Amino acid sequence: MEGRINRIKKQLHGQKYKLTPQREATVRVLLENEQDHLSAEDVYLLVKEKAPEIGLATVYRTLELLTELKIVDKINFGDGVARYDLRREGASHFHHHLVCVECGSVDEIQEDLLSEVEKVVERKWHFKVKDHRLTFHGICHRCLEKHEEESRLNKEKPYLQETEKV
Amino acid sequence: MEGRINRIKKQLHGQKYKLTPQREATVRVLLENEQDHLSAEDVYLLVKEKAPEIGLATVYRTLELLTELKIVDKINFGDGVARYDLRREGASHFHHHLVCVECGSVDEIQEDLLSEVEKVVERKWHFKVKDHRLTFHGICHRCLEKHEEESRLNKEKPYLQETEKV
DNA sequence: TATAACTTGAAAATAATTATCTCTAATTGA
DNA sequence: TCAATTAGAGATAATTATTTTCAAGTTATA
Repeated sequence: MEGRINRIKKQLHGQKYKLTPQREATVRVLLENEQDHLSAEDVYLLVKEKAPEIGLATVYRTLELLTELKIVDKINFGDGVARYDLRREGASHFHHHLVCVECGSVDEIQEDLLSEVEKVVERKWHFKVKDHRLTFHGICHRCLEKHEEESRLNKEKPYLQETEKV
Repeated sequence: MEGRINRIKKQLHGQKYKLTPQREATVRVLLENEQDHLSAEDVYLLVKEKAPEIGLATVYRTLELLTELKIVDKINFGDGVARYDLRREGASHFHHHLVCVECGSVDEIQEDLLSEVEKVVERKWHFKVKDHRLTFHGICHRCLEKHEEESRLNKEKPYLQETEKV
């Protein structure tokens, strides 16, 4: 983790920015919650635990700065708030998301699924791809298992599988 | 166009909603601007031309209703406003977008590029895909052509191709 | 026609984000 | 070393998109 912070520090310095205590606290929160997709407000509340005097505006400014430097990605799942997601080190492409429409969970896919698709887009539409955003909406494995469990218990009413319809 | 409106009318009736004059005017605006990605405000201004007494809240309500019925898709390109996009009739999947980072244009891809990828996701992550969102960020064919044009004019300084870097 | 269920427009309310303003601490140049 | 400059900070006001409230229609149907 320290190494990672140091590399981020260097990235900031390279652009004439400083890693102030507030910025460092914010980055630490992001690192400690790497699997989550925190909103600015979420980050603010978590940072406040280690640096109670920080202001919400500072968190917004820091997140904006980190987005600009491509250290984090700002994403939007359509729920009205921007979420911030640490970019994996060395990741050339943006990772993908699986949003569950039942429980609201967001899982990540690190694999690159789109290299073939991108080639098609570049060739066919003459569009130079720099980045992509791919999100699947559907039912996550946890909810699917729950459904299986339920239908096992209710085997006498198998016609109640509303959620399994396509 | 009339046929399409009638089918939408039926879809509404099927869910106990009415196609009021305000709703019809809104749908007409969406049909007439099918290639665009209008924000609620954009729609409001266009609807006002044919129904000046309409209120912004009604436009929001109508767009929400149409989204619920999957007649339009609500999309977000990260510029702070939600945009609304008429779903093609009979389209099982959401179409894709090409966002140009230089000129801001948004083009659409109707082709289904993801059927293979979706199979992988369902198998490997045990996730039942219901819908997807795929957006490429990059340079559109118009801007690429402009660059080619410029570099033809400035052949003496070929090292100035900043924007061509990957 | 009466009644209930929907819809609407205007305005107020809300929520996320950004801008402004002043203050402080760090950096620089003499 | 010390004044001058500046980046970054916190507090708060302002903005902007969107939603809700509410009183007043409108429509369908009993």
